[in-house]
Amino acid sequence: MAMIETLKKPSRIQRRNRKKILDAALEVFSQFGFRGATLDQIATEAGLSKPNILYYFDGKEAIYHTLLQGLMETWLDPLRALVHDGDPKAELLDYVDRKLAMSRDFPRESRLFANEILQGAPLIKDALDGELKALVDEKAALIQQWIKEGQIAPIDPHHLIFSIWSLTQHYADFDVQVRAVLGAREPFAEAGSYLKTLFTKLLTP
Amino acid sequence: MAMIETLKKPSRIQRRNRKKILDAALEVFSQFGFRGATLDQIATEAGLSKPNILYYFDGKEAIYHTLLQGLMETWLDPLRALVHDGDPKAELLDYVDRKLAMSRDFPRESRLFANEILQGAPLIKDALDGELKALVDEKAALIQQWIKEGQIAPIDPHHLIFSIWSLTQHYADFDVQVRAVLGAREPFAEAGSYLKTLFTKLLTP
DNA sequence: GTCTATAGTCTGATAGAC
DNA sequence: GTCTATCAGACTATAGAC
Repeated sequence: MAMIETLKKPSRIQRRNRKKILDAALEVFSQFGFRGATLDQIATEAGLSKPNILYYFDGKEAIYHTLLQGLMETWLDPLRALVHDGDPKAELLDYVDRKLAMSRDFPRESRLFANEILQGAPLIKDALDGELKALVDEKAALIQQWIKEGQIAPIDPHHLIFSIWSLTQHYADFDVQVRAVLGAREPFAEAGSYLKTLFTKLLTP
Repeated sequence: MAMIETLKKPSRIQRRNRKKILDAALEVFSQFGFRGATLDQIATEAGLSKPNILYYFDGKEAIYHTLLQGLMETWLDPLRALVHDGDPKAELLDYVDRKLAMSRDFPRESRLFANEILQGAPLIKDALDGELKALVDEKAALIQQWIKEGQIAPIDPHHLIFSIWSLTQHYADFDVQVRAVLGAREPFAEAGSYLKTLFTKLLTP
């Protein structure tokens, strides 16, 4: 049995190897999806042998599962940080900024999610129906309140959140296409000011 | 050699079977990507035997290639239809409508594209750099002209086009997530009026 | 044109030496 | 903990009967 499963505290090497494997898996799964990825690719990318990969994880699915679970935690943090604190419009613009920064700094994570959703979210369907829906409903209610108070323009809160997701994640998920069209221009710098303009106009009453 | 490769005109049965295969392949490829899909799945979905599939096409890659090539043609039609003819703002809103309709009526096609781009567009990279970029540049110039004439608000034309793509395709590509969050609400009907509001506000000078 | 049978390859996972 | 060797199953594709 792998030591990982015991209660013993993992050694420095173990933590480092697990991290190497998860990083390699992120690279491969985000590009090919769960079914399209192979353990060989992950092993090569991680610089470890295939059996060694399976010493640390109980199989291909376990790696994917671990990756997705750990990611789900941090992926929604920017939305959780959206609170009633100061100027609502500035709050929402900050949220857009945080999401765009995640697309820029963690494009593989974004693509991993995109792949999972695209395939019907077989593994995280429950989290979507439960945790995600609850969080979005909560924040939508907050936005609705701001609208009622006349602090931002009237607009459907749920679809507003979808807009922020789709517009920011597009620059990570469709990176190849964006760069093909823009040529030498720098996508993320431009997107920053573009999206600020867009949402300012949209949210101003 | 398969008759398909000869110059003989394909029979009614052949055309029907090719169509069945391509439709089944669209279903499978759009969900699992090229590498994640299997001929078995496609054959089952098409109601044909695996060898029979390979009688009509020269292999898995040939099916995928045919599918993507045929799709590329029609996928950009809505953008091609964007011309200087009447009210610019109405023209752009019509474009949004047409794109949203494609997401609603051809979600599998949208997801097939998303999968291909997500994986780095190995097969259509050339088309992105050539045909797509040329078309987008052309339409961006048209939009820039409208801005110069003061008919729509000043905004980066390339990113405006990206916005239309991402906002409309989101409802097809992330359908599972959208429905999970919205519950019983109807995504596409709501998106129609939401996006009309959004782009009207964005484009009004 | 369509089938069964199967070749040849790839993939996830295990055994066992060190 | 890490390796080589290897198995069983799944996969693409072909051969050949009908």
